[in-house]
Amino acid sequence: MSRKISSTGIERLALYYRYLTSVNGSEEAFISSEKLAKAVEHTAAQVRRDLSCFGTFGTPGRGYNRAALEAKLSGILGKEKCRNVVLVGVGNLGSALLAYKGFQSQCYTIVAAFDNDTRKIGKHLKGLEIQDIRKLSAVVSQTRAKMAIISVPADAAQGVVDALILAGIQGILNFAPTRVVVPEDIMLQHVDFSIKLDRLCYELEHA
Amino acid sequence: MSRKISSTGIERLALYYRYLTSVNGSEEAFISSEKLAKAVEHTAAQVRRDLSCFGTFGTPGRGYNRAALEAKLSGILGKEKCRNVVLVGVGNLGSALLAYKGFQSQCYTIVAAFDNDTRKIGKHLKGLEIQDIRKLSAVVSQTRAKMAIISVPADAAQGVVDALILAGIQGILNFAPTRVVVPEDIMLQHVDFSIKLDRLCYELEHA
DNA sequence: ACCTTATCGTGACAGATGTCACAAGCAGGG
DNA sequence: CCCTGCTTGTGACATCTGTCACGATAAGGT
Ligand SMILES: NC(=O)c1ccc[n+]([C@@H]2O[C@H](COP(=O)([O-])OP(=O)(O)OC[C@H]3O[C@@H](n4cnc5c(N)ncnc54)[C@H](O)[C@@H]3O)[C@@H](O)[C@H]2O)c1
Ligand SMILES: NC(=O)c1ccc[n+]([C@@H]2O[C@H](COP(=O)([O-])OP(=O)(O)OC[C@H]3O[C@@H](n4cnc5c(N)ncnc54)[C@H](O)[C@@H]3O)[C@@H](O)[C@H]2O)c1
Repeated sequence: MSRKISSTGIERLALYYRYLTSVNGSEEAFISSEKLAKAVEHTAAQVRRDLSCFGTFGTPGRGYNRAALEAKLSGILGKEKCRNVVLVGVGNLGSALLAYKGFQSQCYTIVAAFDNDTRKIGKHLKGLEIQDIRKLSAVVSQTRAKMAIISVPADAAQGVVDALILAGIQGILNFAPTRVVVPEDIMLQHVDFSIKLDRLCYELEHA
Repeated sequence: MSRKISSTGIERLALYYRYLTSVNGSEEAFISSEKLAKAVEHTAAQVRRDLSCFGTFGTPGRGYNRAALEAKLSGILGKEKCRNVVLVGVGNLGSALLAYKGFQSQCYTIVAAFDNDTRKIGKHLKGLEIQDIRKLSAVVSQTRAKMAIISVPADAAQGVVDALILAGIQGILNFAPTRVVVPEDIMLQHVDFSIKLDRLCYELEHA
């Protein structure tokens, strides 16, 4: 309970959680920081430090109770409360995201998809109707979604973000390769492939 | 020249570069750290510090020469030498990546695509033939590609990574939601959407 | 009841990263 | 030619993040 979690620590918590949920059954009831660390490629001390930020629920000599830890992590991450997600921009990437079953297994469900291309609106994809972006506000309040994923072209991103915020969205995952500005109380994360490629490139160069 | 660049600093350099290349023409010949910082949402001091790690090429009172800075950044990131990239796993996500024009504009070209599904092998997508994964080694040496992107299912990731390394690939961008192990001299980057969603979720919870 | 063994939780340290503030330096005008 | 104004580059400082080492503690056997 001693220290505030670091910002990358939060992503490690998510990794721990994913590891726990991925190994299904037929496992020991307890897992040590050492084993957990191995599984996600970090150090045992790091794991303990991260977890200790949220109380003390390991038992010396045994490790952490898997089920309890899983539940605790789910609570910390707040996964129960954020299941519904909306998607804006059903192009190449958006379609892949809609098809992705990995979100499901992590408790997230894309409950609505939007676009502004009249040729796409009304079509069905993976059991979801692509809706007119102008219905955003109504659908967001109806589904009570708090998070949105945007995969629209870079120059449309800021406009879409503004609309999402007006509609009541509080957290946005942005795939467009551009920085957007949001009020302080809105959470924003970027996923930026080409920056990662650049970084890889740099590291190759300066090996 | 005073300090080593931080690891996140490298990603900022890539952002600076992208900003410079995105604003085309009709701009002042010089740009100040202040303006550059605004454009990528960082501080001016941060920009200067990052750039100063690679020598001194700003002029007091004026700022940085755009063209020179762009060239310098390209050199630092090593973009000239890493244009050819191969892709493994042409599913939902892989297809979107193949279609993505943004890599092109950042100097990267996907020169070959591989899969192990016999129904996909031989098909053409965006002017590229999907090839048998068993031809990996031959094609990699022929194209002299140093980087690879993998978008295969999580349980196939490690195998594919091993094959890529055998084939001579030195940097890998991994989209599979799993940690893979590589020798120390191989560079690896993960792009992990659902972890980012989890993080968003956490931040919503603990606003 | 006590001892052994394994593992946790955490204070103290080390290292990495970011911020501030200001002397130094170039450009352009009078 | 010097003065003014702006912007850089960087030492010193502050903060954040990760590592180490070890005392504390629970479980299980003897
Ligand atoms: N395709 C990839 O692999 C990839 C990779 C990295 C980043 N990205 C980024 O993701 C974003 C989407 O990429 P894509 O390849 O799917 O592009 P795309 O052009 O295929 O899809 C964009 C979609 O957004 C819709 N759209 C445009 N403006 C809109 C608006 N104002 N409101 C609602 N919908 C709108 C378009 O109709 C289209 O369906 C882009 O910013 C791209 O740079 C894509
Ligand atoms: N689709 C998404 O939006 C999305 C989002 C996040 C992460 N991911 C991850 O990206 C990866 C790909 O996702 P997807 O939706 O495209 O899956 P997919 O099943 O549509 O595509 C996977 C492709 O990989 C091929 N493949 C399987 N094993 C292979 C092997 N050993 N060698 C070569 N090719 C092989 C398959 O034939 C298939 O074409 C997965 O790990 C997924 O978890 C996808």
